[in-house]
Amino acid sequence: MKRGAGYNTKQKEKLLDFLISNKDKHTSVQKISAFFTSEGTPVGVATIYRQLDKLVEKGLVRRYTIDGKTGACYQYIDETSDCRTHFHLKCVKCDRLFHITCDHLKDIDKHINEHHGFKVDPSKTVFYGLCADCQGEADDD
Amino acid sequence: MKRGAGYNTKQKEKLLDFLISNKDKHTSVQKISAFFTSEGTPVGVATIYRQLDKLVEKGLVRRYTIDGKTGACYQYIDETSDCRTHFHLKCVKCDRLFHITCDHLKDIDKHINEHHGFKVDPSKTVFYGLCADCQGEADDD
DNA sequence: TTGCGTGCAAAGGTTTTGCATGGCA
DNA sequence: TGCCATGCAAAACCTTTGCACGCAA
Repeated sequence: MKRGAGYNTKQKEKLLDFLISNKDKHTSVQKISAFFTSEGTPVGVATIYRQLDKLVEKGLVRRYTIDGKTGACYQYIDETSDCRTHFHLKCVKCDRLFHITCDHLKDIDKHINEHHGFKVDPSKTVFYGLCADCQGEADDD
Repeated sequence: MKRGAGYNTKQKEKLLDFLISNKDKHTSVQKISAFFTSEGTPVGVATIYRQLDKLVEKGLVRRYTIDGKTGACYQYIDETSDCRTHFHLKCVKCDRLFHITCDHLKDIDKHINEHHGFKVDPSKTVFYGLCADCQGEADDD
């Protein structure tokens, strides 16, 4: 499999840049589009979708939806921190993603595997709930 | 807030029936539509979407997507087994959903809450991975 | 120069909405 | 009878695709 990844274009670099600087929260295609436009360098949505697809395939970006609703969300996956050996916590309120590396959590993996015969893939598993900040606030919608 | 939930119609009952009998795997709107048609009682998709929306709001059904791709999936949540106090394992290969009630897993909840200040919502959290059956099989794809 | 990346616009699919009608309570 | 549910079809959205041109290597 070729790793060449083609040419480097401004759009491509800028997109990755944007994703990285927003890696602690998710992004949507329209947000990305708005970002490019606000920078004075509009980019067609087709390009965004195509690049995003490639990034997802390369494993650099995660794609998912909130509550299964229409409109995909994208989030950069940090390569340097090993997302394959730890879990993620996603706050349903502020949408921030927390990476948790903790021996106790690794133990979960082992427990489920040994006691329930199920091999968990931490990189795909996300705990949903409320982060410390959002627990304190009023829980309006 | 009224709990009346409106009237009982044949379509509504039949939809819930179908969801329940397929509770171990996910369903899509088009599958539901096809089911109604095959039964000789076609139902408009609008009705399906509207009913599904209500069921999701009532917490009887979970809505999500596979890999964030277009087309939502729906799955019935069993009321009798308390899904708010246990976790779920979803096999990424055969799409079956497993309910796990285990004290050790409840402990995870507590641990994350106490050590990481994050309040996990088990009913929204799903572990992704491979079930016992699928681990044995060849892992193509 | 070659071939991938991009833009634009049309196409394809999914989900939502408006309005009149039908059925449950 | 009153109101919710349904059907149908149009509309609104999101995402993909085809084709010609621009740009990186």
